[in-house]
Amino acid sequence: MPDGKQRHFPGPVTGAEIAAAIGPGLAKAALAITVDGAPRDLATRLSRDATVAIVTATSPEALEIIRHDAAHAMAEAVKELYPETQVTFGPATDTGFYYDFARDTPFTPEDLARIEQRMHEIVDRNEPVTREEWDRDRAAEFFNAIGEKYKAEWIHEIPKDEVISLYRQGNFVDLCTGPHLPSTGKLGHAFKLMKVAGAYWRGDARNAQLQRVYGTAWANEKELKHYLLQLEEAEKRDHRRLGKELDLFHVQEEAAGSVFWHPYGWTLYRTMEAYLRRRLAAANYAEIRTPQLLDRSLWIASGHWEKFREHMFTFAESDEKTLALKPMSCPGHIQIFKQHLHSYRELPLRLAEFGSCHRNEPSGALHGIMRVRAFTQDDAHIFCMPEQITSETVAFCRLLLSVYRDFGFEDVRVKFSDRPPVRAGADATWDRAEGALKAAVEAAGLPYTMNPGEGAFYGPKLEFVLRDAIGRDWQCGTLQVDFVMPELLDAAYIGEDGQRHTPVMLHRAIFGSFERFIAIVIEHYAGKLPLWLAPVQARVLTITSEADGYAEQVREKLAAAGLRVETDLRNEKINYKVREHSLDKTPLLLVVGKREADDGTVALRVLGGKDQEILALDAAVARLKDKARPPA
RNA sequence: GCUGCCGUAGCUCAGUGGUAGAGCACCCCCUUGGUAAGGGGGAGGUCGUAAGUUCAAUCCUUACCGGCAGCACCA
Repeated sequence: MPDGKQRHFPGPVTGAEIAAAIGPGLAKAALAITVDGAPRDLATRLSRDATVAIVTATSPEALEIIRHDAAHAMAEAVKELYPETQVTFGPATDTGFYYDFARDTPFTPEDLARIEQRMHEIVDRNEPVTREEWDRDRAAEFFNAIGEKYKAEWIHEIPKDEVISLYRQGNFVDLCTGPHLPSTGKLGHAFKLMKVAGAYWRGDARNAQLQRVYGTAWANEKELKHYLLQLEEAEKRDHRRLGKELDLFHVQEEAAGSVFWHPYGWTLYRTMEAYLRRRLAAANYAEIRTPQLLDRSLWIASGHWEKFREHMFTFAESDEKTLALKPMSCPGHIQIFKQHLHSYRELPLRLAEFGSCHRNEPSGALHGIMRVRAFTQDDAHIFCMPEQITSETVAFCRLLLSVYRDFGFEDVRVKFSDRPPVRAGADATWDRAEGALKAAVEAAGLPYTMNPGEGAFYGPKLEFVLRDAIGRDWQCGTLQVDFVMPELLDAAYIGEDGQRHTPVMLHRAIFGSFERFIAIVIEHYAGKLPLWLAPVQARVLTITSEADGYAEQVREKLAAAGLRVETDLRNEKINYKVREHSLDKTPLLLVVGKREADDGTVALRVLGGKDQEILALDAAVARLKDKARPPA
């Protein structure tokens, strides 16, 4: 048992019997057991010694079982209400569950309400949930006979050495490995159906599209309520909403997938760009700029035409030339590299570009400014010798982590993506690239997880995933080792031996794209940007028009000190102005009335604070100038 | 791209088979008020686009465009 004690039974016992032997309270609370760490049904009969723990609603293993049972209850409800529906898969998720149904008629929101109602009835019926193990062919026959063709199909996919188990509750029988609760009553009522959406059978767009009904499920009502509240909070910090509220940017249908940056949003953008430009310069990158439109021949040579033409915007010209808007900057950077014959002494050569790129993303992929068709990569390519991969990777990892820290992201994970099924280059080249990158990330001292088959077509990559204030993960940075493209496009340097060699190219980005990273920063801070990033850092608010002239002096002094500052001289009450500029998340409010004008002071109120502080104007300017300074 | 839902004033939304309404924002007037909404008045909309049904369409039907959610995609 978890407490280290041993319990002995004369013969085989079930989990339920073990729980009962410990105490009647536990017997009642028991939902399942774990046997040597693996979750099992409460009815599982043990005939050997094992490490056993009783799973109750508070156990970490309980939620997944509850959610999976909720999926079954939903399937049972659907089969009762809409018997013509076929069931397919219904797993637990991080916050609940879903079940994919095959049915010609779409489920309406009213249907969802009915299904949810029926689920509650099923819980109240407290139907026993029982496990049965069936012969494979008999099970397939059974599901075919009851018209569950997807289930019957799936049975043949299950490895031969696995048992075919069915779970029965009421009149509903599902193919399932389990485990499950002992009865539907144990599920409780802390669940809610959320939405219906499309999903492909077995995740493949070529297959039939099913209807996926999503629900959320929790151990108790309190947790459910907490989760629903969290959803509301997440909605409040949605960058699309804040972009509108803070007047940062907009998108409109004539330019789907492109951003209209408003003055405040563009100020934020330029502030971040200026910051990154300083960091790159300090790390010995040279900034360049390459053309937007390039002839098809270059994209054919680079391999993009063959593999990614679908995603490129192309233009046919009258003289039979075809131009393409660049979807990435790498081939352009190689052109600059090729303008000189380079010595190995010049390497590593780091070329950076805030590269404006266009990719024709599928319409369903567009999302605010996070996933767009026109975006700007903080792209750079490091041309180096193979033996420099390690030191360059280590330096890049250090730079990236430091940049992320400056934006308030401390929790960063690294994923290693190796060769994809469709790729350029020989396997030996891939062996070399993957080996070098692995050695480098290990030298950087960063733990990483594998992401098999997810590399770029020209090489393996590291992906840097940061976690935001509400626990969501975002992949932003990347570093990719490329032995292929420099060769395809004939980049070369002269080595110590006087011979021509092909350099290795490291593709790397920290933000990924400005648009996406800005969206992440906005959501991370819920719009309450740190002082150095705020588009308007300070506002001078007048109490009466008598202070207008003085307010203008205050503004000028702050502006001269480098702050972004505006005045609000409107004929409104100070309450109104404080409220308005608290809602628009101005970090600093400087209130001035007759008293301040006479004394040469300001009343400083910091966003989120309740009080104000009276300061001499010069002292305030000195202090705020210091506080508003960007990092590094 | 696929499935479902949605598209009404600058914004958030209500509404009806007989050509529209609220709050906020905007403009004007009164108010000069000391830290999260002072009062009054006014202006503002070919109801996403195009066809169709109908005596009559913002409302019903279809297509298209765009948005949202999910799936697929993300070099």
